[in-house]
Amino acid sequence: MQAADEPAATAPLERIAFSVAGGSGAIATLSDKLLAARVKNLLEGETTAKTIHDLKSSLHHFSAQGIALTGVRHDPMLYSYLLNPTYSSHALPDAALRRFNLKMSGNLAEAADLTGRLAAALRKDVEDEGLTSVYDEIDVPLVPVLARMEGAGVKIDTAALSRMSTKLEREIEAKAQDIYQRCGLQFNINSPKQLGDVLFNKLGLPMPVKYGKGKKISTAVDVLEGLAEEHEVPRLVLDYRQLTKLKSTYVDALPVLIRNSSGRLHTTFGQTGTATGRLSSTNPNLQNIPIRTELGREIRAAFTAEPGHVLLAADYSQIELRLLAHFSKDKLLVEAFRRGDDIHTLTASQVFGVPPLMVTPEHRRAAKVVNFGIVYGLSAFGLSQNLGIEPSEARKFIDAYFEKYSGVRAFIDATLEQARRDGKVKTLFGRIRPIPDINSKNANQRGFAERTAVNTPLQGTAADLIKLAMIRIDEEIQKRRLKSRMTLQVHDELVFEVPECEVDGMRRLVREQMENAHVLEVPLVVEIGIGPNWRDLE
DNA sequence: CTGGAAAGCGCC
DNA sequence: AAAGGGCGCTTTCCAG
Repeated sequence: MQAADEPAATAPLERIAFSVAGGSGAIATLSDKLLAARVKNLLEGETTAKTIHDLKSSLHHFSAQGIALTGVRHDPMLYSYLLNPTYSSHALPDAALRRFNLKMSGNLAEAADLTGRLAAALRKDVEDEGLTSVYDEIDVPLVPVLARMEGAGVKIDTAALSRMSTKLEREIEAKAQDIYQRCGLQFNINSPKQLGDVLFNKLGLPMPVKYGKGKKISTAVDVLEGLAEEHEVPRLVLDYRQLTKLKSTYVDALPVLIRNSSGRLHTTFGQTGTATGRLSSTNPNLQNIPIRTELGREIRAAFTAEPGHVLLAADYSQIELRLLAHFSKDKLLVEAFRRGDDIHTLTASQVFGVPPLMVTPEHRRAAKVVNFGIVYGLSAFGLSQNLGIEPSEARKFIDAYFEKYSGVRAFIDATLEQARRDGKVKTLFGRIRPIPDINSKNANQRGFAERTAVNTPLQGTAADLIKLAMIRIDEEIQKRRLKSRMTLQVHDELVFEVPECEVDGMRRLVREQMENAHVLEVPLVVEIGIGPNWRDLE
């Protein structure tokens, strides 16, 4: 769309605001003042459709001018997303093409017109699909919450990252030289093609069978892990990969994205970007900040609070397994969560046939893989790969699991049956995801569809629950005029920046709202950490 | 020179 | 034959 070139005077102000809000990128071409005036006009006018989705990042500006986003009721992007969240884009031209089979010209007035007509048509569809309450009670109320979170941003310690960058630079160079030395030549370690050539042709390491023919040679983690026993280079490459990955993706990239006006990092949350109802995060993605390795935790420690403040992070404990318990009503699982048992230890005890007190750490680790695997639809082959055991042995574990957790088996079967019948699955709150391949004759496609059908209600309900908690917590923060700010959401975790004096109140408020889901068969448990940075939370 | 696909990998 | 659900970012590589 060419908003900047369009003579604004030719279209009514109200209609221009429509097109701006319709997801076109036109916002960037308008001055804030002009935009605010147009939105004000839009909101005060008698209109059939009002959209806000793409305006959320400017919300702080509007509220500063006393313009409330009340009366906003219709957003074509959110409607389109709810009707079928699997499309990659819900922008106006894409949604209009799908709903009306209409190719947009780029004319501003046309865009404005279509935004209104699309909203009306999609609204009807949403009502017919029973999605009204998800729209009214979850996705729309969440918009201003996300706007405030994006506006608040998060502080990062650039000096610490700068020091890390210098140090990593040296370590990467040393690691590269070591690899060159041992391989007897210099090459681009970052190039899988060149690396594969060196490992398998020059060094003569065994090519994993499944990658030998037809498919390309793989140098992925699991392959290099397997080769690490044969030769020292694969391990060095894995080290090198970790260092370069973390340096380029986080240590060097994040400081560049700090906003001048705030000195902070501001992500953009995508509300229409996932097939399950989860949020996404871009520019930067703050939902994949490292934590697993020591170096990763060092990076995470660079996420800090302002002086006089602390970070408060609240995590749902095992939310997807709890939802599995809820949906399946499996006796063993439900009772375990009600008692507050360690679920991985219970599964280890059940699957390996030993008393809970006799469960070893290895048992528990394997059981953890099994528990998560169930949620994701893991196969015997996948489990065997993961645990380094025979597929036949993995099959026994899986069979033993379903033997003990018979309710889970029944839930999976019922979910698949429903998916085959309706061609879609639902979350607890009625959010839908079409599963078109569920009856496919292609076993591969059907397999994917079946795993998706089982996972989506769990992942999607977890997403709904945390969205609801976010709405309620934000409401309380606003109502009580607290200084605390919600800053990040990482799927089952919320992060707040809290003044020292509000810590106790926020701890109670956040726990209360996140655990508030009395409709479930099992309690939701939230673990809260508080500290000076995102790493050192206690 | 740019856009996009593919590989790889960070998180939940 | 494939083999674990959901994302976004960086790099390489190649076509246009």
